[in-house]
Amino acid sequence: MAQSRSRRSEPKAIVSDSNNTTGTRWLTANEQQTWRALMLTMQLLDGRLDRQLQRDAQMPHAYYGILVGLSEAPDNTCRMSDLATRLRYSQSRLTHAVASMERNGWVERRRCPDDRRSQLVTLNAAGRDALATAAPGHVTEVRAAVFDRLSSTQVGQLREICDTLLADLDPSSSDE
Amino acid sequence: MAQSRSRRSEPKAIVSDSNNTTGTRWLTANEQQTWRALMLTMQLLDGRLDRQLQRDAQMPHAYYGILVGLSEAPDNTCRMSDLATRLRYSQSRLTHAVASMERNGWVERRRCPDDRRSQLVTLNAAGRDALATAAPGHVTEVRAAVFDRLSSTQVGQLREICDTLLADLDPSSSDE
DNA sequence: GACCTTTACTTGAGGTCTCAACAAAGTGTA
DNA sequence: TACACTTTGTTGAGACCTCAAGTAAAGGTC
Repeated sequence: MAQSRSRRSEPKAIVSDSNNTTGTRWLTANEQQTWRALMLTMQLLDGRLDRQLQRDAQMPHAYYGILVGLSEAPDNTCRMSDLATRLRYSQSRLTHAVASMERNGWVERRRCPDDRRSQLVTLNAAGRDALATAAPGHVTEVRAAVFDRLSSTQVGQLREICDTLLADLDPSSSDE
Repeated sequence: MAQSRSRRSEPKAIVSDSNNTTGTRWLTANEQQTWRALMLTMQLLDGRLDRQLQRDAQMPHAYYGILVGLSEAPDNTCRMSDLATRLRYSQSRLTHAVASMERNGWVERRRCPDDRRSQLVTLNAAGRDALATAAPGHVTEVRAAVFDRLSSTQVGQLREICDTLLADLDPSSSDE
């Protein structure tokens, strides 16, 4: 079954660099197949989660992450930059997103008394409601798309693989 | 090393649904950790590839995929819908993207003689150049971020995991 | 041939994101 | 105190994407 995929016709070389003038270490056929499978998986998984949340809860996946982040913070409150750091969002992205979520009535902002540069964002009752409404459908989708399909061995392997990649991808992975 | 991550403090329950009135099968602690690691990996990996291509080749990752797709087509030419199907892009997305790439001078379009509804897109010399220029840096990034970090066992596991997920995520995975 | 449905593609509006430029407050140093 | 530097956050422009609505051609079916 996974076999059928390996029997696909080989993609031709991406670029004509037959004498490798650039000195690039190109991907092997096996790596290339894995890479394409990974990119496709990421693209389709992301699209599916986004579409489910947009359809059933009127929010993009990124906003769901913000709701979760706030719901786990003490007092449901967090400084903008702390939230951005935890979620690995750019400050600009978070500013735009929180502004939009404030318009939806899910969060509130106020100046931080200790440091007047900072803003404190708080998840309010409507926001908690929105999260509570969105969560079951989202988790069901995650189960259906991922955890119900993988053996527990595979889940363990996936975890190891992600942790390995994150050691390099995530600058703050060492100090948490 | 991957250990340090497992010792992080447990995230609290996402929603207050203690008697599980929704009947949702929530994620176990282990699944939740894996899920967060996976989401973070996807987010950071995608951002890194996109940033590298934007910086070094003035194109988003999605356009690179289109260039590759065309470069592998006979005559460097493909019908819009065939290309969209192969890349799993929506037709609308592809229309917008190809329009933009045409403005860059990388591709050309003409009516399909057989079926006057269709458009044929062709990768021209400038497009092949753009791809040849972009490819080494991109592949180097892919190696640095992924294949140089994983053991060959892990690459095999990752391939299996993706193929398993794609069987469900990708409607056309069975018939290729 | 007239009609209905399907397929192929485009369009434009609206939303989210990135990037660069900015403002304002804190910190350090002489 | 004055100055430079850093941190925090916002803004607006522009790019990309989605979605819904449209046009136009092709393929049945009667």
